[in-house]
Amino acid sequence: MQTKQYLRQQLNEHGLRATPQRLIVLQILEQAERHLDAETISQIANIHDPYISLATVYRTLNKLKDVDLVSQLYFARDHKREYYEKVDKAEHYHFTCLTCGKVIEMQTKRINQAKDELAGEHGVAFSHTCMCFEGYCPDCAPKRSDLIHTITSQHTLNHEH
Amino acid sequence: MQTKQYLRQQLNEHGLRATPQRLIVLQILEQAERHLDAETISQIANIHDPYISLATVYRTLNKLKDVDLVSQLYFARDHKREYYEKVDKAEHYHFTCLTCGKVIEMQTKRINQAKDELAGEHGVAFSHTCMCFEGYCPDCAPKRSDLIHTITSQHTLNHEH
DNA sequence: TGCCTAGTTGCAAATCATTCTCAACTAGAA
DNA sequence: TTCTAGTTGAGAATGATTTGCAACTAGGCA
Repeated sequence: MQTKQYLRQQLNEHGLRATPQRLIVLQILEQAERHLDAETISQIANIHDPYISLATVYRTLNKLKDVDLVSQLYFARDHKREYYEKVDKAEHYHFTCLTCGKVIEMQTKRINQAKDELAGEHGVAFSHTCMCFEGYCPDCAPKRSDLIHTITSQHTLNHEH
Repeated sequence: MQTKQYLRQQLNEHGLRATPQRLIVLQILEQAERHLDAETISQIANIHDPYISLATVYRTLNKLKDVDLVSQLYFARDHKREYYEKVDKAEHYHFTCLTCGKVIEMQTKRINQAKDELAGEHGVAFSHTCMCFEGYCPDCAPKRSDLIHTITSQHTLNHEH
């Protein structure tokens, strides 16, 4: 549980005014156990203060993005809606199951390896990467026969082709 | 240059009716030298037939996506607008320069390696991956001192920090 | 400690890529 | 040639996000 003072400090250190609205939004993101979209953040914020407008939530999220306190991400198959998370977690990527909608967070060093190599190869400097995976989770994949070849390497099923 | 018959065949083989509108859209994508958005495809299509509506272009693109003749992608910083390309190219990823807007296509095996590993690790089956990079291209990166650390590994500049 | 102003807010309206509705049309199987 | 499920054009609808504007306020400065 973060004290209000801690939240205020985070904002000030990044050159943002610590308004009550921003403190609430930041606290929601600190305490979030899953990825939230602006609408949901707005609803939670309204429990604390029913007068925080959705527009302010959006403006706050954009400010927090600008100063890298928060990162914005998309989930596969729903690229219209943005989700947000606090950026103090380890590097990770998101996999969404097309059947049940579950989101699995995955970690790997290969992506950054790839970026390092590509940066060298092309002489570019990366600043941000957007990546999301979609497919079928262990519970849902076996039900899809057309994908069996993809999961057999895992489960050593008998199959032809 | 594809014959109309060839285009028609591609559509029929994928279970799609070969309407004049679809033939035009498919041909535009075949001949495209860069990534096009629906609006641009519609404008080009209207040169061939001024009565093709934007809605039909969208519907056609969605059909082509469904049957994997075309892939849809996003460029960094503009996740609002979708771009399309024919899917006969080798696996590649897109890097967009934040300064000049140039798009660089990059190839690497590491991403698929990562996916293979993650598929094994989590027992999932991947069906689609969305990925885009953003940063600064070789022409623009040197102008940004805050990114020098990222490019020194390439250019062995002297620098402190 | 109060003042001042650049930065913020709430509200409602605007934006804008994409999708949908529906009546008229048509590709292609029979 | 006929028939019908699939397709089209036009315009309206959708819906997440942004914006204009007038009222408010955080926080630096006197």
